[in-house]
Amino acid sequence: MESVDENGGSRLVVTELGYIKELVRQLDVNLGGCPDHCKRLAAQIFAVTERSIGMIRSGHFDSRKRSAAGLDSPPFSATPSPLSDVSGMPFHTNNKKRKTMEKRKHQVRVSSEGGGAETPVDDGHSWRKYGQKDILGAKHPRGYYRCTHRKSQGCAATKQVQRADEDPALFDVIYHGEHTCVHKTVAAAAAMVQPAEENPDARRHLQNLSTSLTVNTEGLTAGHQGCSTTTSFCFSSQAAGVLTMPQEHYPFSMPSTPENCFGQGASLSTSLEPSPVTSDSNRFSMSPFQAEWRARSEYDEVVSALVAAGTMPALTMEMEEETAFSLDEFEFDVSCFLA
DNA sequence: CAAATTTGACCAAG
DNA sequence: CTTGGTCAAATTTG
Repeated sequence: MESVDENGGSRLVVTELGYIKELVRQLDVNLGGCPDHCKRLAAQIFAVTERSIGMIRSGHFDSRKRSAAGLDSPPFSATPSPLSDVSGMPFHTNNKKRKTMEKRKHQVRVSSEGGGAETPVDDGHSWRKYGQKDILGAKHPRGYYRCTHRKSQGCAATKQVQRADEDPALFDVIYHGEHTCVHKTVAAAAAMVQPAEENPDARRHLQNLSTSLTVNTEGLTAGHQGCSTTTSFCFSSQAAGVLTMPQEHYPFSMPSTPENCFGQGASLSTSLEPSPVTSDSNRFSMSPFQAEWRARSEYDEVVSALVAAGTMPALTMEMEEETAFSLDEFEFDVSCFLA
């Protein structure tokens, strides 16, 4: 079957990371402001990070699934312009599918809340269920959701949630369109932030994280998906505005040495120096597993920043240990610590 | 009471 | 015709 988007895989991760970046930015803006909002943003960052990791781990960002269900699975493919479309234009230069929906869509697999709940982890948006359908060949029905603010703000984002056949604790979530809604709480909180109260370190951490969350997936190969896949996964301290800016070129920089890239104590803040390097030769490759570690370290940065800001208590040794090996085991929600 | 969910009907695509 | 996606009335929830 054809995919809706030839370069879907890399775009999805780029988009996800861009989303994380945007969330971090919002969090940065709101540090010292409304705790509830910070909490929500943190939870959102967690959820999106988990999604991204899921894509990377699967080796083919869009999953393997019942093709009969009409779930497009953009293959992991390499194209020259991995970031060319993150700003949201329709991109069907080829007469691929046309279809009624020009909306972008991407699928992610997420775990349920606490491992065995009825619904996937909160992705930070409010959804309203508008339908449910039994799907041919699937054990579980598919739920259809649209943004709660569809009526009030015309937000066209929708998602479909379906419990995985193999593992009831997992859900396949397909997102359609993008949120154009603005959470009232966000706007209100943003307007009331008192920057003077912020912890400078926390702020710096968040800014660092925000500016570094750009990833190049140009090296992804379409043919071999799985553990052997090597992903060019570069962070850039210069390319900003993944979500909103057209990116014609990326001044890639070698963020850090392999040691602090993959080590448990990976420190982003020390790897942000824009190295005077050229583009291609400076990319470093990493396996999905390594990419996961990298993503994990990014997540850790957010947590550290929150801790530093006093927004959440430090993780205990046990918690750290629990999350030290694989993000698959990452069952806790940041919001727990913010309550 | 409003808002959210459930559920059968409806419709477009293939 | 079958199937997946959406609508909207009925029902439930807070």
